[in-house]
Amino acid sequence: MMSIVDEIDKIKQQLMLKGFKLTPQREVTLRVLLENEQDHLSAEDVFMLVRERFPEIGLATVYRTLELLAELHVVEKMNFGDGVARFDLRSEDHEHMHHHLVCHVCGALKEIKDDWLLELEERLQHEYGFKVTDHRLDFIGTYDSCSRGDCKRKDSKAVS
Amino acid sequence: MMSIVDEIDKIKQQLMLKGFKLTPQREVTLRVLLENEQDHLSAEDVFMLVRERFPEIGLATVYRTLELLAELHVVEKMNFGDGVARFDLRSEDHEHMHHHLVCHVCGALKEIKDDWLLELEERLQHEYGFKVTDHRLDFIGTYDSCSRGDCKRKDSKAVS
DNA sequence: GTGGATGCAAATCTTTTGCACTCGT
DNA sequence: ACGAGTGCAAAAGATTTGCATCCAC
Repeated sequence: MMSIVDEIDKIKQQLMLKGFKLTPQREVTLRVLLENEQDHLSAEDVFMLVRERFPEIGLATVYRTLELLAELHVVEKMNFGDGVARFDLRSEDHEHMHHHLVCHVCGALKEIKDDWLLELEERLQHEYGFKVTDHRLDFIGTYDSCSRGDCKRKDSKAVS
Repeated sequence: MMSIVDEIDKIKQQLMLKGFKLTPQREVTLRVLLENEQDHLSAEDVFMLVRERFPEIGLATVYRTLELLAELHVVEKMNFGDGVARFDLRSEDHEHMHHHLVCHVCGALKEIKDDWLLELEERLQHEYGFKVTDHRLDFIGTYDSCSRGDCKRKDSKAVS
């Protein structure tokens, strides 16, 4: 597994290859994303975390950075139905495996790391003439522990 | 397959069971949804179609109706990344089978009707103690015909 | 007449944009 | 000095909310 510095360096290459710079703002944003890989942060979340280390940063810059990173496929922009876009880092070992378990009750959002869909993607190619480059798979349901009631239900807006 | 009248009647029961009324506005909204089952309409889309038959209706009513129907699981609120929520009717025979093919090139959004995930859901139950009640599966990629260039690329905002 | 439902307008919230300014080369 | 990148404030959208009114029972 790569160190954060290495990750940043790799992404820096990707940026420069396309003529973009790794500015301090972008670097801090990347660090925040790397250090919260599991968390599906919203732009606002990222903004607040970045501001702790770089107080002058503007929200617009964060949005622009996230947009840029999404275009480069460094992060993936996702939507879980709560009205805000969330950003998922796509490090090498996550590539092409974005499965989520969303719990009704506690709102927990867990990431699953297997790649279960290769066979289905074959079928799509043959039966539908559709070449899959990416996929998204979310399961909505309930953890057994939650249905038994022993869990802290999550706050306000459900990530439906 | 049920007629539209029957479908509406069934939904009316569901509404009344929970103490809601099937008002004319709600009925027209339902009709529009039923007649455009394949289309993943946005609230704005629904509004415009409803207004053709019920010009006095307000946009807020449409939003409120769609929200209500989503809570009753009559429709499903989805987000394909273009900044607007889209609504998918969940009639009996679609139940639990929400698979989409999203084409990069032409933006086409196709629905697939097989249910491919039962086995995986079993596994989730056993390996993760997670009882699936619903799922969402989108494949992003390209139709062969589109990659050959013979297709009309879709307009502006990509449904990423 | 009571309560749910509606229409309208205003408010809210997320995201985007215009513009003047900064900074590295 | 050029151009990419930035911060700020304003704008743009989508969605929600407050409120007076309407309508069915």
